[in-house]
Amino acid sequence: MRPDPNPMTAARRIAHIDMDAFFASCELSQYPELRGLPMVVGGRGEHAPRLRADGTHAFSTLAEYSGRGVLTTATYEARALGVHSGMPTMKAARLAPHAVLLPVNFELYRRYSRLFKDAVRTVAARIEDVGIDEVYADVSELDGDAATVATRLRRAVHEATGLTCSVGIAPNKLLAKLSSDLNKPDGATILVEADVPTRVWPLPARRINGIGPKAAARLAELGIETIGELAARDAAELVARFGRAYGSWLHQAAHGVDARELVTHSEPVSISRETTFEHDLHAVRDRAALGAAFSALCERVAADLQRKGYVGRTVGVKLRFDDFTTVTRDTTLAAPVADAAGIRRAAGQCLKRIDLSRRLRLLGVRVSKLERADGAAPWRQAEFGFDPE
DNA sequence: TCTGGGGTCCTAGGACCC
DNA sequence: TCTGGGGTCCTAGGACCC
Repeated sequence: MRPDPNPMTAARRIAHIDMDAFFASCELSQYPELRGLPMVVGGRGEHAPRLRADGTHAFSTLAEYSGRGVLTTATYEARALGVHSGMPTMKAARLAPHAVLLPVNFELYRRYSRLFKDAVRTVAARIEDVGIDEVYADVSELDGDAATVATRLRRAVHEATGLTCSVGIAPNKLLAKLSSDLNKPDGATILVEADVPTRVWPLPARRINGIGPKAAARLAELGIETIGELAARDAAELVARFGRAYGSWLHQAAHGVDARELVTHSEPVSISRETTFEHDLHAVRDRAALGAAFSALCERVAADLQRKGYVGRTVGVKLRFDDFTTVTRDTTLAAPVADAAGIRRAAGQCLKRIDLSRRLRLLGVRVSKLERADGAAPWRQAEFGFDPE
């Protein structure tokens, strides 16, 4: 145990653990014969590997794909061909037609995700879930220097999953997240505050978690490309340009300042389902197909709510038109719902408020203002001050 | 054949209440 | 005739993240 238990004054040490090319790595553990080959994940069921009579698998390639999807992951070999996650699959097919294509298999990834997070928990008890393939862990109180802790984390994850991860250890979440990316894949990076000018400031501003494409473009207009160039600006100037909240956050982030605590428990805010149609649909001409898709979405949201034990008081729809403009409408009910019929009724009222003369590319249904179905009070960290888990 | 799906958080205006 | 200010809820859109 370290001497100072006060979180405000003790030296915090936060680890960010990020699985390497997670979905692709899970797939490689199922199909080791694909190791070393360019491979991407992003297809649908029809691209599942077929078992041949001799016991080997026949795989689809990107050249066989047609549709509107994007890549979910690409192996490092595929990335070398210029494709990356988020890229439209048809575009990737032009760049790497011979890359192996696999459909997404969330059940498999969730299984590996549990193994990964359980392995981290054997090293550090307090963790924050960020997504399926990354967590923060509070390692302030662990024995040993940061490099030793990083090695323990990586070894535990590899032993439990057979997969590699990258680890960053730093005084706060912002710097930990940034540093886990500096030695990827299968590496570790330790960052202390004194390293910020030399190791953080040369990086592009976009690498800060919270600076997205829009903010990066606005910064570039001001001649700010790197984190160091951002750090050199007056807080007052950033506040004037970006508003009080975001401007002062930008200034602090650029200096590596971040006081956020780990969030070790959270309740969902909304549950939604959406689908992009293979071909744009028209509200009148494709009424039957649209109605069927709408009902199916309501049923899936209802099933999700019931499985997770929630009801919701606000029901909404999301539409994306053929020109990619997106609109949402929602309505708050007097009493919460979780059944498909109740959701469909409320969502249908929302649909009536939208001009449907354009063709639709996407339809979504969402339920928010969630409450626990069993009436239990939502778990609140503030009421306890610690995490009983 | 450009642009998935499931989320969170923030902002801003209007309604409504005191 | 003129016209407060704070608080909360609702709604729509947008940025961002994995």
